[in-house]
Amino acid sequence: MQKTGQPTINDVARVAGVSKKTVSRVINRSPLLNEETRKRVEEVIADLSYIPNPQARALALRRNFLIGLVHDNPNAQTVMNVQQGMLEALHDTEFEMVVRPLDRGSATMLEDLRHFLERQRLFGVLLMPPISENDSVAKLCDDIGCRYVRMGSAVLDAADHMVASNDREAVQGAVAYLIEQGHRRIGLVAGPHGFRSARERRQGFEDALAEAGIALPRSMIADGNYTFDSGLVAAERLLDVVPRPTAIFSSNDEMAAGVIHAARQRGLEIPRDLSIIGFDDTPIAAHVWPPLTTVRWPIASMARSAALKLIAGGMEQEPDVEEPSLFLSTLIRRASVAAPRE
Amino acid sequence: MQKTGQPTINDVARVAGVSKKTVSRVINRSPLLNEETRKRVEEVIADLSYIPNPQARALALRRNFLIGLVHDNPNAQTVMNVQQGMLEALHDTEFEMVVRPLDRGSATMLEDLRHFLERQRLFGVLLMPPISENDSVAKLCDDIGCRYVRMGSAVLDAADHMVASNDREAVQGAVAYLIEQGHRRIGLVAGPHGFRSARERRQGFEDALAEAGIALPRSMIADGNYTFDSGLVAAERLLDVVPRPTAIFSSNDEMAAGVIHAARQRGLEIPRDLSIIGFDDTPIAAHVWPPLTTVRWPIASMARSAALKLIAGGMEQEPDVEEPSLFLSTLIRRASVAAPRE
DNA sequence: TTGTAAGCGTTATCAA
DNA sequence: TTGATAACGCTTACAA
Repeated sequence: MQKTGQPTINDVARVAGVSKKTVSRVINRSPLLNEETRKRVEEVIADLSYIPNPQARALALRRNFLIGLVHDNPNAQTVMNVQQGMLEALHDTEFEMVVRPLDRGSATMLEDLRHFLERQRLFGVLLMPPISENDSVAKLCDDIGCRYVRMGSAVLDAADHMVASNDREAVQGAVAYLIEQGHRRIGLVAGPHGFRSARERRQGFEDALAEAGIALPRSMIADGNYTFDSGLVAAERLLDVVPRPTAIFSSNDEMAAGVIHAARQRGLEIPRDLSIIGFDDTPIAAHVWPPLTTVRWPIASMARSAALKLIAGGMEQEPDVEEPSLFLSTLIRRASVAAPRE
Repeated sequence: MQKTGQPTINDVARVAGVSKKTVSRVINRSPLLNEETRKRVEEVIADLSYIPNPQARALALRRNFLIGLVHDNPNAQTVMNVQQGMLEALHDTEFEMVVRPLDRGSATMLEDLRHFLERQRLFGVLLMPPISENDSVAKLCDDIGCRYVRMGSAVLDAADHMVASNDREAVQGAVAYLIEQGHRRIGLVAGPHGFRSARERRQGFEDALAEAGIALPRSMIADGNYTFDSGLVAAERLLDVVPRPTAIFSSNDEMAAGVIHAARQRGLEIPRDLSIIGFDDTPIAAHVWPPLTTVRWPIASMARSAALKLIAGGMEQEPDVEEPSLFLSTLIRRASVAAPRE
């Protein structure tokens, strides 16, 4: 036993009366091993409560047991949900999660990422949107030899590199629900250009109107950038239109909260005078007044699945069950939608 | 140059015509080094754009260049702010941040933490409240030889182990503001037992009333647990009291949002019929209606400072400036407070 | 199926 | 002020 108190592979080997290499084989579940030997070694491992030193393994394997989370500072709640999902998957494994924010606007973004991956020799990374939508980022990971899984609102990559939600269909369903309620003048607060999610959601919105044979005048679309303030401004523009919309779909909850404020400032009562649907089901949705009808996508499950794909891909033995790549969103019906009055 | 493409300390030594150890000394800024030699080696390092391999360093030093963030899943926004602050401090250093949630209710919490710290041989950890309030956690870090800094709402440890906010005084100021506005019947939605922050805030509340010579009947205090729902329930109890309070201080924003809902359900208009103050200044505060007057504590700055303490403590050279240990909160005045009508 | 020897890229020891 | 040599704890050839 070393002076540090932690037993090493040598201690295990000595006590079990085998070589280091044999212990190493046990640790790594090598298939060519006498069942009896394995058992004996495993007992010793348990006895000494030996745990392989990750730093030494990292050095020898030229690969760290760290999973990176690369994100560009979207919504805090979303990031936390992703972290929670990843950590669920990593729990009771040898992996840890290291977090790396990245500025997708920066000219050195790719270089920063390369440095990070190369230095830390990450086992794999989970790429969050909107960075995950950037194909050169994925290519970089590939080139460096770092596993990656992309999270997104549409399928952008092979199944083992992707977990996707069905934003487009989910929004189509949500807007169809407004139409069912009798709404015909429905406004859209769109997300920022360059976000795939914004495109998918807008597409779903247009699909729903088209399917119902409802025309979509340009005045019923206002741009936002996923922030509360942008939602407020966008709503003011939509509510200026005559006749004004009886319902608004906002491409995320935070902007929807802005829409609620704008409506209230004009004395409109929700949902009597205006129905609103958001997207994300962040805590805000349940805490604004009235509680917001919104689309919930299973962020934590997606992240969990992504992390499992990452670590499964690296193990010697194949996983029992394939992790899914497509995740379905659901409409959460709260009090912000009603039939139009007129 | 190795086949991996990354230059090693050997490459540097060879090109510079010195031994590995000398290069190592340059890297670690050893004071006993010929100025000329250092310069030459540094040039070669720059030339080859050599970066020391963190895994090898970790093995040799028996210490990883990882800073842990240990938290028990409080508010998502708070965790994100802490992460942001830490990452600011860690940016452009050799350190990375690894996140570790812990269940403070679990019987194996201390064991879990010990395994984590020992296995990963973390350089240091930042302990978030309420886990940071647990002295045995701090002691464990000490025993293991892992640096730590605790984040809290009161000073619980030596300056190099602590970043604290002044919750008590901040709340006292906030409630004094209500009193200035003319309020005399002020309710408190308290935080959960076992949270130091809850105690501090409650104490500040009581201090303010005492200073103004206002009696505090037991009926004006309702317990909550920092969640929206608990705030709603607590508010219902407070609003049942006759005569009902004209103002409520809620120990955090999320519960304050619950208070707003409860008030609205009774047809009370805010702030005309009821003034409300929260604590934290999370995004919720600005997005509810009416926007919430609340206390903002500088979370990110505190976390940044904590991380700097952590990494400064480990370096050979002392830091230029001592990081502060006490951080002041400020009252953010929004629309949820007005003078009482009566 | 198991063991031996040689790395992985750094730092520590101790002598020069 | 510098350098040779031995750790650090594990894995990967290659042999047996």
